[in-house]
Amino acid sequence: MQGPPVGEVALTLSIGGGHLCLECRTWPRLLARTFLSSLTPSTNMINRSSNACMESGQVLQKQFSSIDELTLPMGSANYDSSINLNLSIGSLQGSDILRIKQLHDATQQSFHDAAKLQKADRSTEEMRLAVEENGRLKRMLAIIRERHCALRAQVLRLMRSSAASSPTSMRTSNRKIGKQEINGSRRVSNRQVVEDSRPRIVKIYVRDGDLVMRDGYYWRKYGQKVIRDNPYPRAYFRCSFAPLCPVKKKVQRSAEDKSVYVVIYEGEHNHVQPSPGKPLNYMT
DNA sequence: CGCTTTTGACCGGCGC
DNA sequence: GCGCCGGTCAAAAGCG
Ligand SMILES: [Zn+2]
Repeated sequence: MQGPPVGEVALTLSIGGGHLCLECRTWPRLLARTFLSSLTPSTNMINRSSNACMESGQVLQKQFSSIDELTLPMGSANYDSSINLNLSIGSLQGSDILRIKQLHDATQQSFHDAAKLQKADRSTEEMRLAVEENGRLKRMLAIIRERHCALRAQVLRLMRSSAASSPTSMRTSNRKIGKQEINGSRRVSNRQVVEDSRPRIVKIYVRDGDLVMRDGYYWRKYGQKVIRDNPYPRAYFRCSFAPLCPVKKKVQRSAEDKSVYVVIYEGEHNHVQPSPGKPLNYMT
C-alpha cells in the first residue's frame, strides 16, 4: 500500500568536553563526531563519518571548514565530565538548538569556575589563555549552531521536495550504523491517477531514544508487532493531536544497532504543530 | 472520567 | 486455497 520511503536522515553530533585542567593548563579533549547519512535521491548527498581529534590552536580555522571535522583541541586526558548532544533532524522545532545553547552556557560556566580557581593561584597570563580558549569555544558553538540550522533547513527542504518529485535513482548507501538500504525509487510504471494520494513517507534514524517521541507532536500507540528478522518489536502510533489527523508513525529499534531507532513517518499533518510542550508519551 | 497502553484477534496482500 | 507476515482493531487494563 504505501510506497518506499522517499528520504532518510540521520544526524548525530556528540561533543565530549570538560573543565579546564589546571594542572596542565589545557582543555580536556573535545571530540566532535558527526555522522550524516544519505538523504535523498535528488542530490549528491552527504555520507560521511568522521571521528577525529586534533591538536590545539592551529587547526581551528581548518576544522571549521567542514562540519564533519568539527573538533576542538586538546591534550589533557580527563574525559570525565562530558556533554552529549544528540540532534536529530525532523520536526524537532528547535529543542536541539536549545541544547546547543545549554552547552554554550555550560561551557561558559565551566570557564567561569576555572577562572575563579585560577585567580587564586595562577597568573593572569594563564587567565588570558583561558579567555582565548573560551572565545574559541564560543565561536565554535556559534558555528555549530549555525551549521546545524542550515543543515536542518536543507534537510526539511529536501524531505519536502523529494516527496513531491519522483525522478530518481536513489543510490543505496551503506552507513556505519545499520546497513539498511534506502529504497527510494519511485518508478512510475503505470500512470497513477491518484498521484496525490500517495502518503508522504519519511524515514529517520535517531540515536537517542528519548528524542524519538519528542518530535513536537502527540502520538497514540495503536499497535505493536514483532517483525521478522528483528528482535525488537515495531510500535505503531497515530497522531493524536487532531482526531482526524492521518499521520502515522512507526518506531522500531535497528536490528544491528539497538541504540539506533528507526522512525518512519507517514502522511502529512492537517493541523498546526502543537505548542512546544513536553512529550506526552514514552515507550519501553 | 478521559485519556492512554497493552495485547490477542482479525484482516488483506502475497507467494506458493 | 493456505499460510505467512505486516498492519490495524478493539476490548480490557492502566493511569493521572
Ligand atoms: Zn497530526
